[in-house]
Amino acid sequence: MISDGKVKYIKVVLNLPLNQSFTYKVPAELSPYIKTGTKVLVPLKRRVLSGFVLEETERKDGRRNLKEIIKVFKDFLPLSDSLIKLGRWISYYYYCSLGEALHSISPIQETFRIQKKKGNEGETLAGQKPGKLNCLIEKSDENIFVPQGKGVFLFKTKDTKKSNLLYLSLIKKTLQRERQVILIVPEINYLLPLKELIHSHYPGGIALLHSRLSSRQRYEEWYRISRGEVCLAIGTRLAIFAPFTKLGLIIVEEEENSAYKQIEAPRYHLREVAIKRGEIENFPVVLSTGSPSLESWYRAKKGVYETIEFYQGNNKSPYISIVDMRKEKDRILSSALEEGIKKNLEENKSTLLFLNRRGFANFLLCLDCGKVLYCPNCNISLTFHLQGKLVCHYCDYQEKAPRVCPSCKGRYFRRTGLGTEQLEIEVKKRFSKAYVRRGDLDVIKSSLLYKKLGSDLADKKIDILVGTQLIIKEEILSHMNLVGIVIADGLLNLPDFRAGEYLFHLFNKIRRLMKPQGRLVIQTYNPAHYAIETLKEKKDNFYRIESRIRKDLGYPPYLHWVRILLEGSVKTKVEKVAETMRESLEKEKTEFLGPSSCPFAKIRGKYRYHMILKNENLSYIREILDKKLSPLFNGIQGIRGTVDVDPLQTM
DNA sequence: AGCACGCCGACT
DNA sequence: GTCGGCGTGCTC
Repeated sequence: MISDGKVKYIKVVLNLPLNQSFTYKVPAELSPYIKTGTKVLVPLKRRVLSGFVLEETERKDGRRNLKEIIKVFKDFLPLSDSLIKLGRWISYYYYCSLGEALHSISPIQETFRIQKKKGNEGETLAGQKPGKLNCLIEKSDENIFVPQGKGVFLFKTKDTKKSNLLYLSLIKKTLQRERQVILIVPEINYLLPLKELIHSHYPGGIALLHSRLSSRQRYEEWYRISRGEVCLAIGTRLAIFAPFTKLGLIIVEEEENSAYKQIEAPRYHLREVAIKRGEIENFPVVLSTGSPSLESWYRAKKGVYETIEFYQGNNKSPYISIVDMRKEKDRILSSALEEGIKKNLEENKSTLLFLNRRGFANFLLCLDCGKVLYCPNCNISLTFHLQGKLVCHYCDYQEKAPRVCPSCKGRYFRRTGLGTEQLEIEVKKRFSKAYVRRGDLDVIKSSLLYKKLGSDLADKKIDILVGTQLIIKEEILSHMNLVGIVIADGLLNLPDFRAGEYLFHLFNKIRRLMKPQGRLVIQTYNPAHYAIETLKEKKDNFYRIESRIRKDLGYPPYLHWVRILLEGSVKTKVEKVAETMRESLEKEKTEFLGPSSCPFAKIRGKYRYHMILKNENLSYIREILDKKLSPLFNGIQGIRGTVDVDPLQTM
């Protein structure tokens, strides 16, 4: 190891919410490994933290003894300039520190010894040569539009098989140009089938990246990618940061899925990061969707995205019936849905009943004093489960259901609000000969049980499946001839302006995934709601109505929203901080909502207040945050303040 | 973020 | 007298 004799100093950013770097001394023997973007281990106070090297620097003035770095992660090529640039953008746009942004780009915490695979190493390398590509997807392959250059392309299809073929063909053509590809999916369950499909056409190595990898597995996948041993990565959100150096394409599957928004810092939206990475590294980004997010529809309309539609061929899709429950006299199942189930049973076909609420009843109401039993930590009604348990669906607090009312000693409770447990019982009563099964978080606690559900459906061992969002999956829905939405209103009446859009996406997804000759029955007390009515209409009617509402009310995408959430265990303290923020904001020229108690006012013992700043121009909001608001909630004891740019959830 | 330092109240 | 509450400030 050659050292130039001069002592080296470096600036390092750490995974802390601090907008500053720290300067360290580099021991001579580590000096050759230090570059911009290198990951290092450093001491800070009494802690040891990992950080990224920003630059070499002169010895910091006025400081006597700088500490030395402890270790260099030598296996990894330093973060590329493009990824650092992406990190800087994330830190700027999503209002987090550069250290936090870079740490989510390269989430390696430990080092492992990489085992060299014996013998088949050459095979792996040969597998990715363009000449060895196995091209089984020729048929309509040639006339598929392949984006070149850069830009964002919104690919609309209604058919998963078709979109899979599309991905294969895009991947193939990009690899032929000796460029690498990242394919992003919203959930882990999408990964394996997709990997198998791609693998059957493409013998080369595929890296799989998702949050359930062990740190060792993640390390190895990152290593293979950074060394150029694979040319294709598929994975969830975090795969967007795969350290490829010759990226040629990113495909985002189901771009409207809200799982793409990260809940913790940095609170980025995958779609935006993908687009930014494409812009920085100069390649096209494909957003794939069956029903685009309003944001994407809006950008496509404005010409920011290029739209490509694949609706040709088999366009059959399930028939939709909307049932007005006001005319059904308090019944759980309308006569239309009941008839449908009967007919389905006679024909030995499967039915799914969707209800977005676990447990037996939403809440217990004391008939004497009218009080409802609440969670002591979350101020949310406790859900009644069979076996006499009361459960909080936010913090999992549990207690035995009391015999008498804690406030008035009354002995009679009403179980109000239908849950899946109760629905299951009602359905069993009504159709006593049918095989009824329930699928929700309480029943399906492992992927094994989930697989069993799928195989039982395939073996026709289930006639009626009752379930929550958990079972809205292709493997389940593809067996269904009839899907009944038991109460659509539960989705619609959320305190969230996107509720209508979520419902629209969810029902469209169900329609896309179930049997095309089947039927979707939607039970609702609000049949004239535009998000429900427009499901039956062709064209973009939903989007036209929704975008007009958003424009009139100053919602995204017309105005940017930035949400500030304040949490603390002393209610008056949180209120006080919120109030000083309001006073400070009233002097500024920007619209804002609140501060107000959040829809979920208390979660896990913390009181929650929030406010929303609105402006066309994010940099104006950033300026107010930096100069006025941050000092009011940052570093205040007993208060946690978080900033969410372009929030999806405001509860 | 975490952690130490420091300054006031109530306790063996 | 000191144990411990949390307000303040710093970490290379």
